[in-house]
Amino acid sequence: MNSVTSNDVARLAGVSQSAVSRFFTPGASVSTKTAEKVQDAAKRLGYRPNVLARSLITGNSRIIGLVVAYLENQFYPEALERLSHELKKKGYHILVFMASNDLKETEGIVENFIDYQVEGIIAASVALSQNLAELCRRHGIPVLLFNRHQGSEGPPSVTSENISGSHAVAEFLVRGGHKRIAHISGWLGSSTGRDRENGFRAGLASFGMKPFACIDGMYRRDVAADVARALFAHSGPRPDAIFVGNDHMAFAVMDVLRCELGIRIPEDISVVGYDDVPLAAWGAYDLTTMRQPLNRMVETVVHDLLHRIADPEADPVQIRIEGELKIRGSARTAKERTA
Amino acid sequence: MNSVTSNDVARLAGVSQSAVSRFFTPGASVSTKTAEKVQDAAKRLGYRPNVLARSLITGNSRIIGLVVAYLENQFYPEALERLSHELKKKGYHILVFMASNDLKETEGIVENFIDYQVEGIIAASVALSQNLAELCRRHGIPVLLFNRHQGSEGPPSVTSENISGSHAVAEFLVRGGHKRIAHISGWLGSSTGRDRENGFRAGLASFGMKPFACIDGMYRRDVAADVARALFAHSGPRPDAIFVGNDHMAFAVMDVLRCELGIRIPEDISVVGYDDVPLAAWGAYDLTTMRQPLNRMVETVVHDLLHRIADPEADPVQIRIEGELKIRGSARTAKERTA
DNA sequence: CTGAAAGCGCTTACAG
DNA sequence: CTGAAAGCGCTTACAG
Repeated sequence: MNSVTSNDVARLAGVSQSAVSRFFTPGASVSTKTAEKVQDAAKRLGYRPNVLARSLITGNSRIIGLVVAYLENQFYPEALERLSHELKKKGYHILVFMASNDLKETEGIVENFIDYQVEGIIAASVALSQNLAELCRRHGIPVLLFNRHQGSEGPPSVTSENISGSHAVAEFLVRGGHKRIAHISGWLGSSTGRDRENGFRAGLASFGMKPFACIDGMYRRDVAADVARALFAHSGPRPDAIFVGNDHMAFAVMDVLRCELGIRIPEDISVVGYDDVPLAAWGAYDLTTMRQPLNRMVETVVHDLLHRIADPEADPVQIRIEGELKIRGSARTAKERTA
Repeated sequence: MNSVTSNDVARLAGVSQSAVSRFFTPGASVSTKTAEKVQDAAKRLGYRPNVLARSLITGNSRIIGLVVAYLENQFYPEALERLSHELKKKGYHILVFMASNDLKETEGIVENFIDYQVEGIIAASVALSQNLAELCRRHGIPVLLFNRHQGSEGPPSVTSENISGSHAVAEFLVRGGHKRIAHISGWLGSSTGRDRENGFRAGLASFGMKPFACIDGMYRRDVAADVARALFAHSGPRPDAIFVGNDHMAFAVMDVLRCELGIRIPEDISVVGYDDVPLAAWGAYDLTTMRQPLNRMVETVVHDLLHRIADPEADPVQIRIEGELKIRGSARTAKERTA
């Protein structure tokens, strides 16, 4: 049953094993006659070259390691799907690992990738320790950060323009007439969480304003929901708008406001998210949000990774791609204000 | 930079290459002294065994091929995540491919898996042609269907009890006092879609009832939404309940009913889904749904696959796991009816 | 164009 | 316990 080898094919075809190998090597020189014989024999035996053996000798596994986390946030399944398609187009395959925020675990993952001779690594929403980055460098494996960065000293990265994006959200909310704008941030242990908070603060500051409140939502539904409850669990002044660090948390916030507290959106309060995952456009949420251009981010990360595989000396770059505010029904706009 | 080999380590440690290999083989016999020398040298050089080379000789790649589709349906990212964890526990890694319903494409995927010497294949929500199943058999690669089956002649499979589950949904709706119960089915080209429809019809029949309507929603949001619109785009009698073939479509149906048509759920109409994805419990939907026991399905599929890898002669089985109705707020219950 | 041969990095009997 | 040697299935100069 199992493995038919090039030797088996060679024997049946009456040619050398080298000839068989050449037939399966694009661009190698085989005569029409030999090619036919090999093809017939291969077909009869159901032969397919063993890619692992090939990798061993060529040094190219055509495997990319992908670390991904937060799969309950719709942004990542979508990213995974597009990364998969984009890499397949280029003839690469994906070895996936789920990560948590546990650095220890991430270490094990990277070591696994090295063991499997992956040609490159994409780390989606995961930071890499100095040690790990160094480990990959020593093994000559390029790493790209997706939706995270670690500064100019860190590995190359592809993110959206989180700072200016959040700046724009702040502007949008101020122009919408909001006076008490709170922020439930993404995890402040992540660059994306910090960048969005900083951009948001800067945006408000440009109007001489400060956040009504600013609390870490940890990218978690339960935490974001608790924060939302806390913001309204007193008789003092309440926010009239909340900018949430990503859509995934924004949905939790909207659920709490509407279903638990009976607060209307956007009549009583405006909510704005970040990402523009498909769910944001669904009727139940209709969420105004800063879009992350996933398609372009994916194309860029794949392009840059393959570039780096081909040329390991390429300068590490931090690529930021501009987003776009998708205005839907969850936040009052300047127009509605004057109308 | 790149590859440090066992030979490099042997040279530095002053032992044979075999000794190095043995050190990295659990259970092989190495003296403490040799072990120390090897460990030191390996550490200094940053050596890690090349798994691809090992696979070549042992014949065990420790890679499982996973085909997955419909990632926009939250059920699948969750399945992927749990499969990944479960397989990692057992020392396996996942090579993923996204599939569409395009059989031609699936063919290419399976061939890729064979090329990479995967030890087994899990096909989530994808059917395998006779040819493909035969191809895998010839290569000695066990295949398991997840959330689909292809009858007793097809590959082994793990699904939930779709027929009795839908039967129970029908009962639940009838007891809730509903008289005109429609069904928007899953794709009838899939066993799961057909089983759920059949179970549902049988359930109604046990009360002497028939479906008010029964239309294929293709597992697609847009199709399900159109079907929902069509059910109400006339002045004749309308359904008082809709059983939707999975949660993913049910959300689309609810969006159309509430946001486009102004129909209240459950006051005007009851909606029931299938799967119990996390979203179903979110405040915005609060969907009554037949739960698929994902955890047990995943454990079962992994367990059975590894069993089959160890013993290729194992009888193919069709495993069905019982679900449980999660009653939430989207459907009128018998109690509310009498209350 | 073609075949014999070396070698990719490893594991595993085998003899000592 | 240890090393020399064969071999996993392939690619790739090399000589013809």
